[in-house]
Amino acid sequence: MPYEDEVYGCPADVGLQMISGKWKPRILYELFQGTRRFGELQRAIPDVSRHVLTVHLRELEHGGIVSRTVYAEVPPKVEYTMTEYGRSFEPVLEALVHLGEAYIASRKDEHES
Amino acid sequence: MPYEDEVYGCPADVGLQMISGKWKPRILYELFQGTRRFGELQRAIPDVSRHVLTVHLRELEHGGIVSRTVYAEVPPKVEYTMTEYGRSFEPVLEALVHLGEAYIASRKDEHES
DNA sequence: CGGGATCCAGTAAGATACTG
DNA sequence: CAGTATCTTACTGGATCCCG
Repeated sequence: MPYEDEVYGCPADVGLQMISGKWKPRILYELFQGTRRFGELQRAIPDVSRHVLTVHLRELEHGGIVSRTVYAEVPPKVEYTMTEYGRSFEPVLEALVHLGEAYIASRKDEHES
Repeated sequence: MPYEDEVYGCPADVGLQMISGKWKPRILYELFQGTRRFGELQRAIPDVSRHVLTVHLRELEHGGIVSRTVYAEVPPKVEYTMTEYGRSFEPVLEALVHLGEAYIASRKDEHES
């Protein structure tokens, strides 16, 4: 299904899929604050497995949201940094946080009523 | 896993899951433009099956994004309308469209280079 | 240290048939 | 018209083991 610029939904899906993934919002939150090494991300997000963290970072890299820098050292060192394009997702994620909080708050109100 | 307001990722996930689903962006696009009947949505988005359309609409309704109105007529008539809360997702979806288009444009540039 | 390869479970989505 | 029920398939994420 190639891109049709007359269809609204397709480009929205493209943008959505880039940040869709169980741990991507948390990964992005870390990287919005600065460059992180693989192990730092693992410690910051303890519930994600190495495998899934690797897969998500590869997807973010492929989408041009983060850049991956490998240092040819022993032991290996890999750093992940937000690209300029990736930073343009920050307001979107912030908006989703607010909307998610609004939903949570409304559900709590219902429950207490 | 209950809500912890110190964790950034959780509320972002809540907001994200509300608009995540293969056809939700297109459904929302239709409903941003006005109230639609079930059949109108089906004709506007021909590739979605009745089943999946029903499931997605139920999820949107449960999330408080759309409201569902059933008219006790024969033949049956059901209308879906964006709620005020749902309208607050419009700028987010628009931003995702722009970011998706930017990605598509960058990939095209690569391909032509 | 930062992965890759493989296998498995859970969920989302498509196809089809039936209903008030 | 607007669903529901059931089955099947595809994809996502988790667990484990191996590698430069």
